[in-house]
Amino acid sequence: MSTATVSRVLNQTATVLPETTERVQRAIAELGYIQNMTAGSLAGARSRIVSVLVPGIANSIFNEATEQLETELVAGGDTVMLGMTGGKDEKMLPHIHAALRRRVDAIIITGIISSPEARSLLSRRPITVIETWGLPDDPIDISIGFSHEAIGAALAEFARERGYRRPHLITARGSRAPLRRNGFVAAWTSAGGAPPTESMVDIPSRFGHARGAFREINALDPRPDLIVTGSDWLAQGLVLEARIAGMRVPDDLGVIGFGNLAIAGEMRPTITTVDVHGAQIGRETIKILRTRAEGGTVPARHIDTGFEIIARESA
Amino acid sequence: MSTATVSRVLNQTATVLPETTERVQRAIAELGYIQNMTAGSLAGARSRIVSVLVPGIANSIFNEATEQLETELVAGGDTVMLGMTGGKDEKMLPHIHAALRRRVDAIIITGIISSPEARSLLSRRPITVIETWGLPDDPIDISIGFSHEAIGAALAEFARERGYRRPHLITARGSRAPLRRNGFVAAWTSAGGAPPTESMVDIPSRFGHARGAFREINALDPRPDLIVTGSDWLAQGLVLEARIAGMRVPDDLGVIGFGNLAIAGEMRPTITTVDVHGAQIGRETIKILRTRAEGGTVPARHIDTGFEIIARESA
DNA sequence: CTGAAAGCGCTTACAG
DNA sequence: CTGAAAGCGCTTACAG
Repeated sequence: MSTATVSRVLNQTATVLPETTERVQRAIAELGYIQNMTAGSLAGARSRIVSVLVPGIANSIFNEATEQLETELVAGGDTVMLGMTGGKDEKMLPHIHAALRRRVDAIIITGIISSPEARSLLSRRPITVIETWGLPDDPIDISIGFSHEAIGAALAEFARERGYRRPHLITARGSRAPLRRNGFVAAWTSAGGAPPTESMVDIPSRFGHARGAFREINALDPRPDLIVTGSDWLAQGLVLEARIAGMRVPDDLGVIGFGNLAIAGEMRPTITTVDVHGAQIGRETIKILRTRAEGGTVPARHIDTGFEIIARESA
Repeated sequence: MSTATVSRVLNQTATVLPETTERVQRAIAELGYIQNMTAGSLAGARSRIVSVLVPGIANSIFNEATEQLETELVAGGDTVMLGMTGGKDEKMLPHIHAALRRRVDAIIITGIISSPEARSLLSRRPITVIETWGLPDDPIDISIGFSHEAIGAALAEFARERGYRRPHLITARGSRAPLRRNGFVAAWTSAGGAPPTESMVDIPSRFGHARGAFREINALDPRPDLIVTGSDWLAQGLVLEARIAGMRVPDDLGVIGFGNLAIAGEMRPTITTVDVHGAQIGRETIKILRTRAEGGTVPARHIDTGFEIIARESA
């Protein structure tokens, strides 16, 4: 029973006689032996570590999807190394360095890697880099997600169809929300609408922003008849503020969220929002990792998982 | 310039002449060299990997604290390996095995490790194990947190002082919420109160549970005058349901949350809740890790970070 | 202060 | 199908 044989049964990397396998397993059980994956990472071709980079986990509309992705990765035997970027480009580079120091097999980021240093660092290495929840023109490696511009345009169309006249956009100061904003404004104005009124909030787009944002919007003359937000939480807060101000949602004011979190369907009234197929993004991500791990080639660089406007009571 | 010298400047583990240091740094920059921490983990005494185990990140009242802890760890040079237990004991063991396979320096868990296999696995190894957000009688190594029973008792006292007569407890089916429930019931009844009415919800205690829970409570006769919940989200939902039912909070019905998340202070009305000093738990955790890393001994096995009832508008 | 060398615990051709 | 051996890239006594 050499270490090579033990390695082979543990990793199922070659055929081992059933009786040998059993002997190895018995020994493992008796000794309470626990495989050292750090040594395995060093000796083998793969580290089996995956870096997952998210803006954050408090008030992040990605949470439900991130939780599912991480569970899936762990179940598949990978170690996930979590990093929080705060949605800020400058905080991304240190995390990428950290991932590289651990020789991760892949980096999965919620968002886009825009820093030039980071891009060149990654592009010259054989690492799988998956940029999710967006579809940048030139992903480093693979991008899986949806077009923020297309969502903006679809929301403009939705607003027009529902007869709204004065939409107000609340945009988070980040890299992606402005893309939706641009898509909305372009589609809305080109369909003959007057430029929407707008306001900005800090990222992430939170429940707590509602109070200030509502006050600002309520003071507008003429008053908007629809608010398009960047998260279901903010939408939730606005619905509440509107009710407190004595307005009916959606009759006096429509509110649209983003993300289709569970609360969107549970709020009173239920919140009209955009589902971006987070679970599917996760599944596609896993699929690519598996394909690459088995030595396969991934054909497409862009995987558009689409989106859907979930029309509920709030707009 | 041997690899030993490079190691010494990179880890600042011995004094190196300034000029040598500079030569090493120049070479690193020129070559674009990136340290391999996996090899470092194998060769050195510490892996510099910390396992962080949480119930989940979607709808978890630990999120704000977890985010902060993870940021702190990464800033200190550690790699954090995230695992989600779903709050279920049986899902804990695989994560602990995974952590052991990576030879982590420490396991930080939000909750308690109750599985006997897990306990014996960990206790015979020189790993720092920190059980947080609770104070179990016999922690494996260190526990940092607060007494759930004491919180329950304090809430009962709070309810009594405020003149509530018919509290209703909503308890999540988990390992910790029942401890608070027990603390409340014991203190309440021993102060002469009639046993509270009760209901259960699935874990985690979410916004979405509010509708069903409220309906149930509203049908009670006599109707409770206070609802004590297990999360600010559930409290948020109940406040909303009460308003929809035409009740005034807190005049007709008091509502108490748990966790003191940002939304508790932002909700209308603001939510009375329990702050469990999550940031302090994180700081104490980091402190212990640092102490151990420097070879120091940690005196206490239990660190009580206390809690505070934050009295706001909802109760 | 710096270098040569052993060793960390695996994986993976290479033989047999 | 299984084993002996080299090698992954570091860290750490040990010399000097």
